[in-house]
Amino acid sequence: MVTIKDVAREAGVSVATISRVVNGSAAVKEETRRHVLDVAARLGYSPHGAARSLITSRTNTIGALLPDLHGEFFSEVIRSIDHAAHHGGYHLLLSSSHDGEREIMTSFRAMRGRVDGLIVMSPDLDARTAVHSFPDGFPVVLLNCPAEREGYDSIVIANYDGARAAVNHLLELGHRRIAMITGRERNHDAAERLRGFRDALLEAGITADGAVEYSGDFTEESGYRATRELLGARERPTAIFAANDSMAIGAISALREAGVRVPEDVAVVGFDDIPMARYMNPPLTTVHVDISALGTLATDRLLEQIHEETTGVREHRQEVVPATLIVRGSSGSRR
Amino acid sequence: MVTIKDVAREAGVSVATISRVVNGSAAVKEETRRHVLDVAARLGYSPHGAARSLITSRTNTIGALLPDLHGEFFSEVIRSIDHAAHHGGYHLLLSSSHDGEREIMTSFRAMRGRVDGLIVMSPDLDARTAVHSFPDGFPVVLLNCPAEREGYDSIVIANYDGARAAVNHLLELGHRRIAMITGRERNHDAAERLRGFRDALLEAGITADGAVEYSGDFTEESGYRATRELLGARERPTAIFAANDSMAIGAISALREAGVRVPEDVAVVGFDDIPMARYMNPPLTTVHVDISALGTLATDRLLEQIHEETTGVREHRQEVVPATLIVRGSSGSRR
DNA sequence: CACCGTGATGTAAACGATTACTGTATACGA
DNA sequence: TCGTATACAGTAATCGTTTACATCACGGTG
Repeated sequence: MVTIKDVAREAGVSVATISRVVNGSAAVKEETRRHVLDVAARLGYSPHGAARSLITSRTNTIGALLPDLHGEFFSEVIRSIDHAAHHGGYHLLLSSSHDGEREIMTSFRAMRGRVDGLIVMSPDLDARTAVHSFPDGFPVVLLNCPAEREGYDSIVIANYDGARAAVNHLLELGHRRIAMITGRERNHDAAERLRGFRDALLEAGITADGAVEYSGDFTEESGYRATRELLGARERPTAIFAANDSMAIGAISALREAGVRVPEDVAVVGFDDIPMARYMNPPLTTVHVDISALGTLATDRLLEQIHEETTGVREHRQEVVPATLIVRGSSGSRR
Repeated sequence: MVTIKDVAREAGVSVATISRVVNGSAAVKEETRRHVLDVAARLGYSPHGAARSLITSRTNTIGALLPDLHGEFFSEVIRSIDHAAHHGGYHLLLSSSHDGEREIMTSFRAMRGRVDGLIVMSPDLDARTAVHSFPDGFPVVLLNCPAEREGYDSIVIANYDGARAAVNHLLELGHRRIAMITGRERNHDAAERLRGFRDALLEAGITADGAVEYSGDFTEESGYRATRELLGARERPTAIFAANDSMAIGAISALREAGVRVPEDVAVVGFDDIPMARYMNPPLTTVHVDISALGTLATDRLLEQIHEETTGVREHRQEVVPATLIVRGSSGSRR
């Protein structure tokens, strides 16, 4: 590997001059400049990132700690973060597939000194404790973590409102026996969506036996299983609200297999509005979440923090990405 | 930020000892060890990545240079690379949204010293020149770049064979007037798929007026546009082969809008088998590519190279990821 | 002609780790 | 008692940059 010293020797100047030319950080005689550039190009020199960030303590990189997410949602988040980062002149260091506090901290250690800030997405509730152990003043944005007033910027989805809108839609269509396929208990999104489901039904005066809950884990498979179970129940619900689209898709497969018509016999509503939703048959009624806004927002907040030169204490904001009901075919018409 | 020196001072030992404890690189008295660990934890110390990789010249990170790809394909590639990297104990530094030689080189410069190796995906044909300018011996794997015997490991999709299979399928169904919606000319995948299309028709003795080509750019939108154009043609084709699924989806939209039935009036075949394909209505006949195998393979090859301690000259291999026809509803039955 | 500001360059000290080398105490055998 | 092997721990060089400071030549000024 050719270093700045090699270029300096070859060009017959000092390393300082090379650095100045490469960074344009100070005046260098035009003639020298050109010569240095020549030599550098000829030798194929490019500055060593690690060395540079060691001295400047800037990496021009942001890190993202993500759980291993289900399909399209995950991808879309990564992509939007990457886009926003790229746009701001930053690279993206990725670390996915971890749940739980310990793994987040391990990943954080591995990223220390390699990133200028971190986006942490961990719907599982214990992420907060992990983040608390980060050094003070380290730029962090929490994605989809319940962050309340804890001193971090955070971005959350309007899960509760979205779920209520979905359930209210079913109620308006005349459904009185509605099942929900939930996500995992410890998952923040799942918990909020469940809360919305319960509250909406409660307000409508629907009692426990009209509001059945089946547990899933956000995978298509689990939606399928839950629905099979549900089909065996004594009093079959007339509508299913799945905590995400993948499970809704699984549910529809199970229904179709059992010869149950969607939406005539059973209405189905999902959550997320993944791209596939509108291409399904019937097209899936779901709650639209602007996933890429999520990533973009998080990245922008993070870059703000990074650029803020530690200007004392900043108030931390929580931003909410709206979730809006999209009515398509799978919920049917008024019964 | 607390450094190794702070810990050393606080613990009353030298920095060497701290390093030894943290890395377990040499014997340290158990008592000292525990004490150091205590202090380190109390101070919240974690080693500085850049400093570490400066001296060890290892980063435990691989880089990926990707074009801004269309939808699900891109996402799936990233995810599989990330998974494989994570599995091998590596992080992933991402840099997307660049086409062309210049941008690849810029990105490479930015990554120099931050990664131990690079996966370069650039279907656009000029990527090779860029890669050539990388320093000798720098671990690189080319993804979907035509790499022939040029001294790089590379992974490619069996585009040609896949396209032939798709077209032959249409021929067997009795179609004699087949249109292809192509990708951009300079795109390697697109070019190969087009070649397969042409050869298959040629072999079947179909002449130019039975083999029409419309140009697209891999977006749904372009598939839609091309199909509108096609519908206006004098002799309408009875089948459409789109160079990827997104365009096939666009094509189906256009057909449906025009009241043309799929597959009864016009058969449609795509390429890629993105997750959505099987959920469409009718389900899309397409050429399945195991995208995640693509990423996994590339990552594994790269890690091999990295771990190979520069054991002299290694022969470079090109691996081909198979592309297999999946017949679903959109191609219909024999006419 | 002495002085000094200025512009271009060089020198060397960081940055935060790792590690070869050097030391020092202790144990053990002769 | 001495020599020496062993087990720990410290010193300092090193990685490739950036940058404060020093140096130096030159030209203008009084």
